[in-house]
Amino acid sequence: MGHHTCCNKQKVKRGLWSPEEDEKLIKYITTYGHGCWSSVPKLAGLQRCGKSCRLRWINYLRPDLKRGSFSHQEAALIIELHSILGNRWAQIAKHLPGRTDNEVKNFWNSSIKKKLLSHGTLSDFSMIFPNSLTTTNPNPSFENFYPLNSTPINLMPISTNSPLILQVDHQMNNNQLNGDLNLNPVVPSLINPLSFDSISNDPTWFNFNYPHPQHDLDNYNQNVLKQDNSDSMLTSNISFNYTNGENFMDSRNAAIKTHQDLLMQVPLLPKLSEKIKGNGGIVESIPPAASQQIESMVVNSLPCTFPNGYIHPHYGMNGVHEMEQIECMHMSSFPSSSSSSPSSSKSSPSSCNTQFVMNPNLHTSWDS
DNA sequence: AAGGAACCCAACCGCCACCGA
DNA sequence: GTCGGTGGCGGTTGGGTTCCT
Repeated sequence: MGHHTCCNKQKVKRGLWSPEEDEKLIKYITTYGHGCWSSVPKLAGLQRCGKSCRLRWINYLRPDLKRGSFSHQEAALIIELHSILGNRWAQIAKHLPGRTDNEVKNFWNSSIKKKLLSHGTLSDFSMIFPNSLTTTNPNPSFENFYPLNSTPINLMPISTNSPLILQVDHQMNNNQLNGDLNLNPVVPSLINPLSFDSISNDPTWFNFNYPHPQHDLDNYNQNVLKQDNSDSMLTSNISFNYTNGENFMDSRNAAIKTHQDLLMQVPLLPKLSEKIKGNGGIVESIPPAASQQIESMVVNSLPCTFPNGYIHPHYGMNGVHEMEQIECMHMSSFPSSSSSSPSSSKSSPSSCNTQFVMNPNLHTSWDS
């Protein structure tokens, strides 16, 4: 019942793994690969069933796992994806590099679901995650999201009406065709310079987000528009090397022009509603408005979170070290979630006008 | 300080889909 | 078409840890 044949043939150990067992498994898999999991325990000298070995490797021992608490971006993404995908944790986890379905599931059940249950639904995000913090709050948490209409101080100048982010990934890869929701945009971080007119005078904003005027279109076209067919999460390698000592206004004006130029050239991501396919075709019909919001949220929450727009060429979203250092976040356009019920796997998002941004002075770790 | 409650999360369970014989 | 083996997934559990009184 539920056990695979390999588990029944011999007495297998259950429960927590010892460091010695971990070591054996790591050593074996790094040397030989896992091959057929059912044969792994025997060959690796473990008294475990293959299934247990597989789970241990996937959820804990894999070298590419990102340990530690979830970032705000990840949390927002989980919420959003859950509103689309429901409890399809594996699908959700695919869009969170270094995270496992088990981890996402646990996080949802322990942190997010709890909040949902205590506040109702996500339809009013501000009620679930009220403005509990100021810019100096030392204990950033999930509650650090601000609804835009609450006009907190030092908000990120995000507006869905401004072309904050240009989306250039319009690949339709096999995953998408097989039912995956591909939310892996290749995204340059293009903050609309015009929006800086309305924000605080904090110069760190400029230093963090401003595209450098020397970042010209040639460079852009070479690095950003180049489509990479590899399976890396992020294929863009674009860097705005702003130098602090440069003249602000000159840079600003140049950046505005660059920004406007880029807007004219960069193709847009296909609508999310067009990309979600199931076994028999498109199974999730996302309303255009919700789709737009989801796209915006996803785009804003992924690679553009690197303050200077730099996307690590190797790690992409797995750039753990970079992620840990990000202190500004671009969160906006949270559509509501109607998926307060964990059993709902076919929930459909409804529209919500509340938008959220992160206080840039906060840390990124989920919990302090 | 102690004991119970609440929480977290690694691991297991049960089911399903796929594949090859 | 059927069956066995396997991988994969979501739901659930239970033990360890942290929090609260």
